[in-house]
Order: sequence, then C-alpha cells, then structure tokens
Amino acid sequence: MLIATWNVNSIRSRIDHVKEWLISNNVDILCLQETKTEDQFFPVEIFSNLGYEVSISGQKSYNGVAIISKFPISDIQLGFDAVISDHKDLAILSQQKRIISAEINDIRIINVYVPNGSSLDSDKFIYKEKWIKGLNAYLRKINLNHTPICLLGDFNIAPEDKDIHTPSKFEESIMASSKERKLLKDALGGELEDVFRIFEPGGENWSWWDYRHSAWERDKGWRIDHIYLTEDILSCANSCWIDKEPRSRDKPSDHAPVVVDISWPPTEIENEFFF
DNA sequence: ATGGCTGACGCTGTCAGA
Repeated sequence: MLIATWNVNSIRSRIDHVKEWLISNNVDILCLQETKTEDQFFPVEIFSNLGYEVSISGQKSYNGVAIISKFPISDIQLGFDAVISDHKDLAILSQQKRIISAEINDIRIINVYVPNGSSLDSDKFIYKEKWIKGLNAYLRKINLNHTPICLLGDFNIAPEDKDIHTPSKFEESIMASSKERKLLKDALGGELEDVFRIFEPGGENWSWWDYRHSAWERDKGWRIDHIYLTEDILSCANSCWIDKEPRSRDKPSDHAPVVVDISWPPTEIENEFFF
C-alpha cells in the first residue's frame, strides 16, 4: 500500500499534475496541502472518476487540506475541533484549514499543513507555536486509542541541519530554529518516527525548492515534508522516497511528493514472527 | 543568490508563502 503527502500549491492550478502522478504511481492514499480553494470548487469528480474517495477541508485563497483514498474513508475529523474541544486556543486555530484526519484501512491518517511562521519575531510565529502545541494535544488525545497512526504533511520545519542545503546560512532562522525543532519533537511524543530517515539516513534529500534564485536548478532545497508512523505500522514499511519528477515539470508546485510503501495489513506470517 | 517566484483575488496592485 502506497501512502503519499504532497503540498500542491493550489489544487486547481495543479490538477493535471496530480491526476497524472496518481495514475502513473498507483498511489492508494494521497494527502494534499495548500489546496487553496473552498470545498465547492475542489475538483472532486476528477478523483472519483479515477476510483478515489475524497475528504476535503478548504478555504478561499489560503491553506486547505484533503485526503484522496482508494479505500473507504471513515470517521473524518475536520480541524482540531472535535478532538480537543476544550483546548484554550481552539477558536483561533480553527480559523485556518490546516488539519484533516480519518480512519482508512484501520490506520488513523492525520494530514497537516503546519503554518510557516514567517520569522521568529512575528505574530505568525506565535500562531505557528500555538498551532504545533494544539497538534501536540491532538496527538496525545488520539494516541489514547492506541490505533496505528500515520501523521504526514508539510511541517515547515527541517528537523535536522542535514535537512537544509546550506544549514550555516539558516542558523536559528524560520523552519530551522531549535525552538521549532523542539516543538515538533514534543508533538511527536517519542511515539512517531520519521520513516524517511529509517531508509535514507544521509543528507541532500529535499522535498521543497524555493521558486526563486533557481533553487531547483541548483538543487538548493529543504526537507520539510514528512511522514511519521507509530511502531505498529513502521515495522511494516518497506521503503520511503521523495519523488522529484513532478518538481521538474513545467509550472510545478514548489514541493515534491513523499511516498511510503507499507505491507498492510500485516500478513499472518509477519504476525507469527513478531509474537 | 533567500523577499530577484508563484498563486489567488480581482484589477494593472497586494498579500502570502517558505
């Protein structure tokens, strides 16, 4: 089973790329970020005609997340609301459509678009901080159910220096600061593993290249799009990769999709092996 | 070479992203 995450920077501008990529890669579950459109304008039919179910949480112009799945989607949670209904910052966190989760094939899929934060001294950074703390509370609550979790999306944080093309140029700057890295680490709670790093421990693996400064042509990127798995599914993962092909195309998103291949559900043999 | 690109909105510019 293939699960993928892709910040498409407007689904309506990128629909042809997304459709072709889905077909040629036979992905089972695709989580999108920055769809940038209200639900009524989301091209649902294009995906349903390909045999996919679609769950969306969008807004005009900015943000927006969606789950596209070949398997039935159930127990959809839009935003933080239902999961952490008593959280102190819920009202402001709900203003931006940045998280959608659902049960698919007995896995809790949580698709996130973490705020960028602009710079560490901005109001937007305060929002980013609140948002990640909200995610932390959300994950603690979900994890009480002990369900397998796949948390994936655009985190707008490079977890380590090796996730940045020239780390010395970005010390303690946005997406690279120790403060953001700690917030993310705390939210993961020691239970969610960055599956890309299990298979690719080395550097020079980017998922985002700035549109400016010929960053793509010079391969000056960052790895800010991640897939995190709990141990129960992590042990079933076969590989994880960043597909740079869509970024090389004409009129691309500035992000490339990240894909994980999982043998799911686990076979009887594997169960016997484990227990 | 890091606010020297891109998309949305809606109009000839402004905001936001990262």
